[in-house]
Amino acid sequence: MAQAQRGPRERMVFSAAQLIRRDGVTATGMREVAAHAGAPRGSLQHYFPGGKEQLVNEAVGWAGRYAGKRIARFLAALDEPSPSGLFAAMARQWTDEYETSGFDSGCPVAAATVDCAATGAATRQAAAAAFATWRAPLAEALTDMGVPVARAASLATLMISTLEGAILMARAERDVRPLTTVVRELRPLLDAAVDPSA
Amino acid sequence: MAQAQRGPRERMVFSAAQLIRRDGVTATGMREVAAHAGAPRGSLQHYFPGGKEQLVNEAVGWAGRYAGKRIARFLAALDEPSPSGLFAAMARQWTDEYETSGFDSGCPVAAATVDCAATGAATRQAAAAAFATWRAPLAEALTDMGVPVARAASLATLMISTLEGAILMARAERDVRPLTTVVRELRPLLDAAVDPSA
DNA sequence: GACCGAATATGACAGCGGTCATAGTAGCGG
DNA sequence: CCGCTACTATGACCGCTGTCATATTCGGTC
Repeated sequence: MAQAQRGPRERMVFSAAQLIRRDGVTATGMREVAAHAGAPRGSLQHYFPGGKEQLVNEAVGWAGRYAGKRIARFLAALDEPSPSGLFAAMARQWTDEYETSGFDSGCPVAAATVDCAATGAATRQAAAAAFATWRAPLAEALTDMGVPVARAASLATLMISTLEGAILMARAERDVRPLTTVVRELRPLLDAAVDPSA
Repeated sequence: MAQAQRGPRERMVFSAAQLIRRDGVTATGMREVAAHAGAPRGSLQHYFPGGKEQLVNEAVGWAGRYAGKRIARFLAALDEPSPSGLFAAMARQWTDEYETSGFDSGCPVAAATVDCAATGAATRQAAAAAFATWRAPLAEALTDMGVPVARAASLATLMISTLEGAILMARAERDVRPLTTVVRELRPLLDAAVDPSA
């Protein structure tokens, strides 16, 4: 997650996502976001008149778009594309981060879902949209590899679900093995889904 | 999750788990836990001198033991045991709850991980222990079905990861389809893992 | 320079959080 | 009745949070 040095507004959204994925939505304060972004506190109510909810929702949306865009980048980096290779690349992003930077942070969309699904209707919807924004390009990539369209959507759901859960377990255990394990275990299933006649 | 009407201490732990899995750890207050349990506020510092952290950790531990025990019950309810059947039973517990009681609550262990992995060392460890308490009987059940021991542990990790992630997506989208989808997609892989010669 | 909107700076407020301190009650063995 | 322990009750404290209200500064444009 490279820092985009755009305007202060974008920086605050980015910082919010960073803090949310580390501490959760409730434990992340607005003053903290501003400080983390190096932005003036007064800008909060100027750029986000909708308050914390707006900021959180934008952070979640940003995370969804980020995850979606990564799919294309992972795909381009694969020498010979395969569903399992793509899934491995998605997981490797997390193992790399955890091995170099520690297990402090998880997925901001997961954090928003856990903290806001029951009470924050708008944020819950933002999380659902983020998952959709993530899943769509993933399903498309699978079809491009020869997975039947009907199957691709289901497989995308499976891949994201498994990855999210493995991230949770990895953080709890401070060990990347859940991530490497699910990649290994899912490999044959994923590759068996490509229709060779396609 | 039937309510155990034991002493007030147990009720508070149980209520804490309920509230945590709905609103997250940070958003759950101690006064709220006492009120939900119908327990006097003064009992909090008496039964949990370690403060909120102790209460949360016990709630997470309770959840882990609960999940572990459920494995045996699911197993007993299957007419002809199979890995996919067990996984389907695990997922059905969630689809049932979501269809009858709404999508308000998720997994308390996941909530504790999201909210405390970075800052609450003890709680993070409690979450890791809960995952272990959940995974052990699951792996044992798989070996009893004929899955090689080496494979059973990995498969247990895969099943729990996928289930946790599907719970997240289901809550965000307010739709049980992620759960039903991963059950369907994982079925062949799970059943292929049983060694017929065993 | 005057002007005006965007952006920033501060301060205050009301609410709630966990926690501590202290006092009170209930039950029971002596 | 005493004394002791387990439990309950209540109030206060301090820190923090999101939000609002109110200046103040900045950057251009006429």
